[in-house]
Amino acid sequence: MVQENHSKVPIPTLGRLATYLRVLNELQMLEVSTVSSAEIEQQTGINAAQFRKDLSYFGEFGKPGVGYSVSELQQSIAKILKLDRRQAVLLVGAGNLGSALVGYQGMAEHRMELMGIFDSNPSKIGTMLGTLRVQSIHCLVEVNMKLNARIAILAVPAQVAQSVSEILVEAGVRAILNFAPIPLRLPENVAVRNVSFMQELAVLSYQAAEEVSQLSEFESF
Amino acid sequence: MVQENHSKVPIPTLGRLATYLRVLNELQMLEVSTVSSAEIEQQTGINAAQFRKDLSYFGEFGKPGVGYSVSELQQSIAKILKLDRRQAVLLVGAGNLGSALVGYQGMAEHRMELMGIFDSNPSKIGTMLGTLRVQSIHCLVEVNMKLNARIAILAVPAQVAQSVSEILVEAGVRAILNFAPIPLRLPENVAVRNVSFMQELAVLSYQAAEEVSQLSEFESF
DNA sequence: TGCTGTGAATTAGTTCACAGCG
DNA sequence: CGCTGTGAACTAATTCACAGCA
Repeated sequence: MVQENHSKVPIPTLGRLATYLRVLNELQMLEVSTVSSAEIEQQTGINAAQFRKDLSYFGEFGKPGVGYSVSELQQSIAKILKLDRRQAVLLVGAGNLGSALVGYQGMAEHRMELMGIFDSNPSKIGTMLGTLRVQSIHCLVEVNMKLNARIAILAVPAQVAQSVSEILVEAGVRAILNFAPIPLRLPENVAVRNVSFMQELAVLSYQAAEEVSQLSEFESF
Repeated sequence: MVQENHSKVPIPTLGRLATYLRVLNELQMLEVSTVSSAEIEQQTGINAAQFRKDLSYFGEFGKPGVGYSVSELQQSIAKILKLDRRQAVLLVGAGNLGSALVGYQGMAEHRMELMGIFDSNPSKIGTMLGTLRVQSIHCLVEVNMKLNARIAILAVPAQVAQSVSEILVEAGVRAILNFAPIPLRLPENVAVRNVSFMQELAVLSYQAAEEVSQLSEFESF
């Protein structure tokens, strides 16, 4: 499981790159040809120096006094993120969350294509989700010999997340977006990103209260 | 929009607190009465020193040589996160993602209760989602005068996210979990957490490729 | 002895500020 | 000039390492 940054690129930088890419796509639709770091800050809320620093990890993409070519930068970032060509993605877990992700158009925008959906629940297997038929998890390894997806979304209950993730690794998956609230123990050459709504809501619960207490502190003057 | 840490508690600490709380709930069900930081590390993958440091921002909860009382620590953390009593939560956007969140049991486990669902789409308004009826967004301010929810989940398209978020603030919401891929511009006393699947997938896309290149580097010997 | 709590050291990430190019 | 690219300064977060209590 990749935790350390083997290379020297900060992980938050990679996330922001995806944001820049989305904005560049939009600008290209609006036929804007050039953009400055200050305009990117305006659009994204990300500090202009941060934007320039993020790009500096990968090379020089702008022209001093002018800015960046929208189309060139768009292509450069897509290439960095390996989103310059279709990426096959697997989904395991056809529950509420899995179904919602099938309809998520952000993936198509970034050329990630859901190519296989798997579940262990017999009542789900065989049903259609979008254009894909839900397959048995037992077929996963075999099916991915053809698909060759390296990225998977894991949206299964916590109890089975570890064992399913091991099947994914066996099937050749190198990167997993994990929605289960448990840490996956996997070989270190497999990248894992955990998404936890509960963590986010807990932070907000604390912060919502924090603000109130600050207000009442203020009001007490 | 709260970005800065007004107090000195790191935001990642708050997220991890939610993880500890979940594990403590489980231990309590198993009737385990005492736990050490090393055992927490075992369960969560979070470094034992990190766990102790996280707690140290809020007080002293353990006994040297013994560990922590599961039930006491559970209550203490719940109190810190304001999850020691029911928290009302609003959901705006009854699309795929919103529907999936309705079925998410992690919320109930942490005493967060979805109390109102809103949408602007006339074909959605009036339909049932779980036990709740989807209401018009125009009723939001009025409805929340009774509910008094301070936390909301924003699962609407990017184009309307800013204006809907302003309605939430007008209705008294102080904390927003934002699934729209745009930065919300809101008063600084409103906390916002952004969730972006695309960012996570982009990071993974990069890392999946990175690992491959490392492997091939290795194979080339 | 076995654990916690925590300053100190370290590592990671962000922002500044400015040299230098177009 | 107006912008980029980037070392240097700063701020944030993690991990170490150990003193001290039960």
